[in-house]
Amino acid sequence: MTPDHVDISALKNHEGQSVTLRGWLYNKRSSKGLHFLVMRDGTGLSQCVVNQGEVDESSWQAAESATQESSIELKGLVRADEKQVGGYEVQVTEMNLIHQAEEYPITPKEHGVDFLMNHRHLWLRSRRQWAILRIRNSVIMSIHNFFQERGFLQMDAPILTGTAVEGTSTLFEMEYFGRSAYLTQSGQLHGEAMAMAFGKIYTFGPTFRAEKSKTRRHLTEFWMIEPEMAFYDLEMTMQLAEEMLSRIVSDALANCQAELEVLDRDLEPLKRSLSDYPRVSYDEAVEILHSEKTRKMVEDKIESLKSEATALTTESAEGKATYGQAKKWQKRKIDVREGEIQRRQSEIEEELRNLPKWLKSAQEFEWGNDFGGSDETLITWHYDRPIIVHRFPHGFKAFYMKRDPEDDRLALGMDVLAPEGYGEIVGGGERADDLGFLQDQVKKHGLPEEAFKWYFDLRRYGSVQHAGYGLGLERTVTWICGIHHLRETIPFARTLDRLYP
RNA sequence: UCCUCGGUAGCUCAGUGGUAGAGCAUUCGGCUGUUAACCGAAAUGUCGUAGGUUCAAAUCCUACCCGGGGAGCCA
Repeated sequence: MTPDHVDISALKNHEGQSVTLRGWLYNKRSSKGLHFLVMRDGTGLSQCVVNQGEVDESSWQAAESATQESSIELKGLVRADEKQVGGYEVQVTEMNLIHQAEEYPITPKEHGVDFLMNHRHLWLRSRRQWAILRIRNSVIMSIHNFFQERGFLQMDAPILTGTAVEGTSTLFEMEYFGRSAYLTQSGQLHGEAMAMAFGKIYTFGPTFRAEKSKTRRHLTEFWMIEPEMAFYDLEMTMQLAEEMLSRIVSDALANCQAELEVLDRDLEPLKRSLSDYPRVSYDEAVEILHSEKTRKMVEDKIESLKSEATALTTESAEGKATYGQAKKWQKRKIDVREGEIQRRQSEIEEELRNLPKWLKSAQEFEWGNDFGGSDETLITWHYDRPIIVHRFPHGFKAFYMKRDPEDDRLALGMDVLAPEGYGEIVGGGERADDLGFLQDQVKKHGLPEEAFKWYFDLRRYGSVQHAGYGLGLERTVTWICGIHHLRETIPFARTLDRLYP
């Protein structure tokens, strides 16, 4: 091993120099006397060319026998080449095979989700996962920097708790020295205690929900960031959430260009999400659901999906017509495209089945109900950036929410809904600060008063106006990446029926 | 828990009652600038499991198992 090796991401600083790279073989293309090795080292990809005429026999043999994901070490001359991945190419002068990989299960071809999830420990090495998880890192750093720069202290809430916070969600129960304990579903109540001690804090940790949700927006174990601030009202909290999300987006755009490029992310919606998030009251949101404009939007969407489906059918028929005379590589292209067409068509079919139901549920929406997933989606269609919905009927909100002094039917809650159909990424609001009210609410929600004794103390000793919210890390990363499913945004996803690997 | 789609080679899939298929991966051969490289050849199967219908089942029926998507609930 040489101590002077260079990261692929740093090749730009070594143009014209000889460097040593260490990593794994990502892909190999060969012709007589020549191997094109695409190497990865975690920081990036680089094509390394081994020319039989320019290396010794042992280096040539190493290149000959290296299989996909074999670990390798090589030395070579760095040269700029616009056409190559990463913009640089390495002309190899020496190569050493560290470990010859067995036949690698993940080939440079398509794979199904189940197979990839079963090989998650290896799937992490793929380029798309590289991009997504590096963006996750960027989002995490943005959050820490944002809060630290504003004087927030990072504090940890306990993961093991004795009771449910909101009483609604299902908790993971475990045996705890002869009694029951639960994995936390929110650090908020403890966050409030820490805010009363330190002013402004945020927790950053794992959260567990035993809900039997099998959707692209749910994990049983996910990471939540929960700021909690003394002397904050609802408006200040909405402003804070907007500035935080804006910071996350702006950092990702600045620092993750290559990653977003790999994901083929449309940057325009992100650029629009840098400021001016509309504030939409629950009342206004209900009006939107009932509006003629929403009806028109859904009908237009149905029309455009129908014409897209027709176009795809035509394209598929053309593909089949030319298939007979096509060359082998053309056939393969047609096959790949046909697969895409079929997937898109089944998506369209599902949307066409759903949209009339969505419209019906929106038009019949009754004041006082909580928004369903489809209602949220329809509301966000009216805007081109994240929106903040606020002041909900208290009926479906948590017991600790403060009532709106101007309308007792409402709670001072707020949700941030991400655009492009990504939905709720933040939920929070102003907390009730009156002891009597809170005790009353705990009773009304049928919660065990004993468990909340310490929480009531926060309203006994210097109670102040305060507020906070929870940000779902994986949902946020999913939105920034513009990907379909949040299971790719965490290294090892835990879902309803997946604990492996 | 409910609705819906699926399970065929290591992987992705085609095959709707009559001898089990293609591409990729693997192995071998060819090619000195490839970009999911290409060209040629070889090898690869408990058709999810159990039962049933039939001269004959991957294909039809029943039950079960596993997975995807969605609903409810939520970040």
